[in-house]
Amino acid sequence: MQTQPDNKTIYSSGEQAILEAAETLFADKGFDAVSMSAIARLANTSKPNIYHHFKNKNELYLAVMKSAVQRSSVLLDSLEEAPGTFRQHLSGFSAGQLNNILTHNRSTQLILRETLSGGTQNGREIAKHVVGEVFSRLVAMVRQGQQENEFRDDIDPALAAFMVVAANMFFFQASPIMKHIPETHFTNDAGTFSNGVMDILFNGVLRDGDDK
Amino acid sequence: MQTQPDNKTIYSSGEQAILEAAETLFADKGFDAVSMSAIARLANTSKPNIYHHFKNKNELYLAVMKSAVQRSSVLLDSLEEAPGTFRQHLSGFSAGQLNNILTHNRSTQLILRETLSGGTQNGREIAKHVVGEVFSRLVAMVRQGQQENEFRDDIDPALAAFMVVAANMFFFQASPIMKHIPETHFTNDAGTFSNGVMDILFNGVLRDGDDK
DNA sequence: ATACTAACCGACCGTTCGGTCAGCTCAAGT
DNA sequence: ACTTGAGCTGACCGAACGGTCGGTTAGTAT
Repeated sequence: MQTQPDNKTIYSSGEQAILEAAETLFADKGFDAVSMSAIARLANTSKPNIYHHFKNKNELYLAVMKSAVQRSSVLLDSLEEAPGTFRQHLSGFSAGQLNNILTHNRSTQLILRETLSGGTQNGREIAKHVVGEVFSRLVAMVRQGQQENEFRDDIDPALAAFMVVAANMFFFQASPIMKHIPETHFTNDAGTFSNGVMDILFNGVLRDGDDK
Repeated sequence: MQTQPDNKTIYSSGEQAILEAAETLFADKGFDAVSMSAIARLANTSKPNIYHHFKNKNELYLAVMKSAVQRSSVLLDSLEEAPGTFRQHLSGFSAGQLNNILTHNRSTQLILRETLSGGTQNGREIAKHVVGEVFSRLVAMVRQGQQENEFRDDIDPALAAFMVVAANMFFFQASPIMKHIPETHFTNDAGTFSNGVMDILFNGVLRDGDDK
């Protein structure tokens, strides 16, 4: 394992296999439910070899988290600048983030899991960093929209941003159980879900003409 | 352990102590990270005594979930009927559910954990049942609001209900890490959070007069 | 050829896991 | 007085855990 000057860590092929196996298992069983032997088996290698590459189970877990975050935080940069109204910006960003979440579902599951665990302080720091990043971008967007008089200025921009993130995260997290609830048609199509969410967020559910 | 005719299970004092200890530990470490010995220690009893009351670790876990659900699903019933507009109904129900979540935080954490775990199919059934219940009540409320022409009829009622649940759940789940993000003022006060959420949900973030 | 090293492995360590067993205590039923 | 059964326990089990040991490859620099 070597660290490059630009702070991106690069892994050899053997380490990659271990990391991928570990990510898969950690994501859907959690830290404690996964044994080093199981990781070794899935990575087609031996347990001592894992310890050759990583100091212990905890450091392997942190390495997995770190590489997951690295992959996750790439896609958003392209959406920052682009012409259009702020509601278009916001919609695009939200849809992009949802798409990002869904394509990197193992990483996302890892991070969500971290928000619940009373476990490692270190993993929680990483989770905070990840959701914090998309969160403050969203806040900035809403705030700009307010300054341009496109959005109401009597709402808390952090709250609006929060609701975007909450909708996306909960969509990801709850969809396996929502699929079995008959009333929900939207769980199969992230696009219509995203559109619907933004419609409600922008226009509200009240009929026009009601008191506000 | 005895089951009464009305299907509520009742526990002796010793069993109660075990259940509470188990709930606490399961909630903040997860199933696999908690050992029977640890539960026995916290419950001031011995490991074999746990096995005297519960068949095995899995059944203890299910018993914990069941009792947690039992306690959680009481508070909502009182909010069903009451005079007022549907937006008042919806606001009240949402605030009630959030309050419910926050007071029974160990149970909530258990259930949320279950939505992530690729583990027991049985626990997932329980989680589905719990969120499904509040979810369909919300859907019914929105639908009624639409029939009374109070809400827009071109929105998906399931989607609106989903956003209420998502906001509340994510508020609970993310607040430990949101607290450390400077822009969020609302994380300390569930009341203002709830009001803000409903305001956005009802009226939207767009300024009046914009195209809809 | 030699020396060195990263990558890798079988066998094993101490410890802890979930779970069992034989037996204790003590209040209630007869 | 005696039985019974629920509540409870210390001692113990095989299995699996995280982690280490000594040693083997295979490539590479000298």
